[in-house]
Amino acid sequence: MRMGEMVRRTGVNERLLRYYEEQGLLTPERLPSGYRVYCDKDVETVRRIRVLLTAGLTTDTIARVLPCVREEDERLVPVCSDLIAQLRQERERITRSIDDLEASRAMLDTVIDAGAEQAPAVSRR
DNA sequence: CTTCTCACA
DNA sequence: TGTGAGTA
Repeated sequence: MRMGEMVRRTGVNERLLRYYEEQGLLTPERLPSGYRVYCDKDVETVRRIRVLLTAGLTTDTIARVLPCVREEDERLVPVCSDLIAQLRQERERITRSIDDLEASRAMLDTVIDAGAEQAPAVSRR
């Protein structure tokens, strides 16, 4: 299939599909014309990519994870031995992001609270 | 009519 | 991230 059908079947727009390719997440064949040719497997791959992206993984790690994962009744199961350790690291990275965001929120809260004392009429959140 | 790349604001 | 130009 070419780009148009791929867009229809994945619900992911053209721009993004090319971006995934740029990031090494997809490697469709090329026609002599330069047109991309995707296989049925790629449709499934895009679904996985979206799941992993939603899980907060970077495209960089997704590129490493994809070839090391197997689909087993609606679930991604790690195949490679080192993958689990890698995912733990990624989990730590995400945890640090959460910590940073919580710190930011706490910082804003102090500012908001200070302002609330000045002008009690202003509601929070 | 579809897809490609590249560039711009 | 979207849009448009100019091709093949």
